[in-house]
Amino acid sequence: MQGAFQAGILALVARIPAGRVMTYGQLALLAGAPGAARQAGQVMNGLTAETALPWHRVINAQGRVSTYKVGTGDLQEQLLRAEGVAFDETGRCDLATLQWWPEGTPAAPPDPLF
DNA sequence: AGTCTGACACCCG
DNA sequence: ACGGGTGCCAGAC
Repeated sequence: MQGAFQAGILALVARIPAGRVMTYGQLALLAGAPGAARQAGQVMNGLTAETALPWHRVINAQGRVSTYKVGTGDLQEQLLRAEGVAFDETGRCDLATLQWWPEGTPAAPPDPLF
């Protein structure tokens, strides 16, 4: 714990508006660690249970929830649906429409890795 | 303390 | 188009 990386992730997650989502890679990128998408997930893993953050708004770059097999199943998907996020039958959502970028963030991924 | 794994993403073959 | 390997940071063993 206690890393600028993690702090950035949490801050970003906390700012995700209802009905919007962000990807792990995006969080990692904005947190200052492009390519560390995996760790974004790891951070969530340790905090989801004890943190009151909208962790369910964090999905993978495929527009698919990654925790569908965790806990009650599609809990994350259900939470998002309750917020107005539309999932298709394959469990995917439209990132182009639902992906949220913080204020002043270039909508175009300037990533060196992406 | 060291090592492996992990809820992803990208490059290469 | 598909599969495998590597990178990143933070936890768990």
